[in-house]
Amino acid sequence: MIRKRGQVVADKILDTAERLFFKQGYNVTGINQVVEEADIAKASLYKHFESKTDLLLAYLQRTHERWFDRLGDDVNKIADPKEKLLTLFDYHRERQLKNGYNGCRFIKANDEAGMSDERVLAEIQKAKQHLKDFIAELVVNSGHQKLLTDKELTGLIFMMLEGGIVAASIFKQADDLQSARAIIQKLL
Amino acid sequence: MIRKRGQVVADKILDTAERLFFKQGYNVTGINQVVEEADIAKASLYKHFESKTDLLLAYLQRTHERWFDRLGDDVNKIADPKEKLLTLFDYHRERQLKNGYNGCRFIKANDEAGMSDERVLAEIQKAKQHLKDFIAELVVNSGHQKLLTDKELTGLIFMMLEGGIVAASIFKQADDLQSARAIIQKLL
DNA sequence: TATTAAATATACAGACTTGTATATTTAATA
DNA sequence: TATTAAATATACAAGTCTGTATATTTAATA
Repeated sequence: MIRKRGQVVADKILDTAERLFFKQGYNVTGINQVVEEADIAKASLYKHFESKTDLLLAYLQRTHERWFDRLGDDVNKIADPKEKLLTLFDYHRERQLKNGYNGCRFIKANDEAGMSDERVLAEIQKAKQHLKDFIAELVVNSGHQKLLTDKELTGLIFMMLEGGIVAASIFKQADDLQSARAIIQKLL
Repeated sequence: MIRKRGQVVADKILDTAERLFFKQGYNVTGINQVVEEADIAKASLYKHFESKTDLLLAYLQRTHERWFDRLGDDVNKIADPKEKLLTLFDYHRERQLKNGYNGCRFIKANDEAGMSDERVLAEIQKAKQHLKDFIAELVVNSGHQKLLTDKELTGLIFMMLEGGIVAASIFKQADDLQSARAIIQKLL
């Protein structure tokens, strides 16, 4: 496969934007810093992305795809339908460990730009709804004991994942996510 | 009680900062906008608060106090120990309705400034730990059925509150918080 | 090899950022 | 009423922000 020049540059820009937006935050990361650290020309950035907001959107879209690809890989490795649900917590926990308890890219983007740009909000909603739907399907197929309804269990797991990540990014440890796993295990 | 001039000005500054930091975000709110909308002089702001970060800290501290005062009032009105726990969800839900699903002030501040200023992070951790401790005490006194341990139930409620607020601020509705209440009711 | 598209370097516009400095006016207190 | 502290208006420094413009160099393709 031939790799186009444009691809390489766009990827360098997105890689750098992702790193900086996630670690420092979107609003405190200037275009000039992205340009400098990506080692590309500013005109190239604005040829690939119309504005800083468009760069944020592209970053969110790519994150959405990659995040679910990795999650799907993890879940597919597991046969037991209840274990599939529990691995959601492992996945979240491992990712928090890996990225230094930086929290969730979508929640962060929502808190920084979600209230001022509806395209950004829509992208974040799409990703979170995707997660909810993904959980819902696993719940339906889990054969859980029906102490809670399918809908309740789905909402419970979703909220514990979101709350667990938030707790991780505030307290800088993933104990809550581990505890969440044990709780869900009892309720399955 | 005599009201000092300094008090009035500081309050006007804090009121405006709170409104703007919460609605727009901390990083996109300039000192000049706070000065203009609070209708005070810039020198007055810097006489009361050493820096913009100190203003953020003062805002977080005041929010911490007021938020728990109101919560305490709500909980004290209720006699039944299990209902005390359930009212946590009502409180969170009502506040989300009231402020237009803007999410949590502490989570927002954490995502905007928590990773670059350790004083800000410490203030946020203090508030969230306070909430966790508050829940823990209610759980101990709740006489719940011990399907989960006290510690597990505390963590569960904490995570559902955090996750429920995050969901509210992303999806612009508080259905999850209402569902969370029903779930906890089943587990009590 | 000639043409075309992509990426580059550099400079700049115009607005905004936090924080400081200075001089003046207001209001509370002794 | 005289003194003192608080708040004000205004200007400014030095830097940053997003986005554009221009001219040049690189590399892929026909």
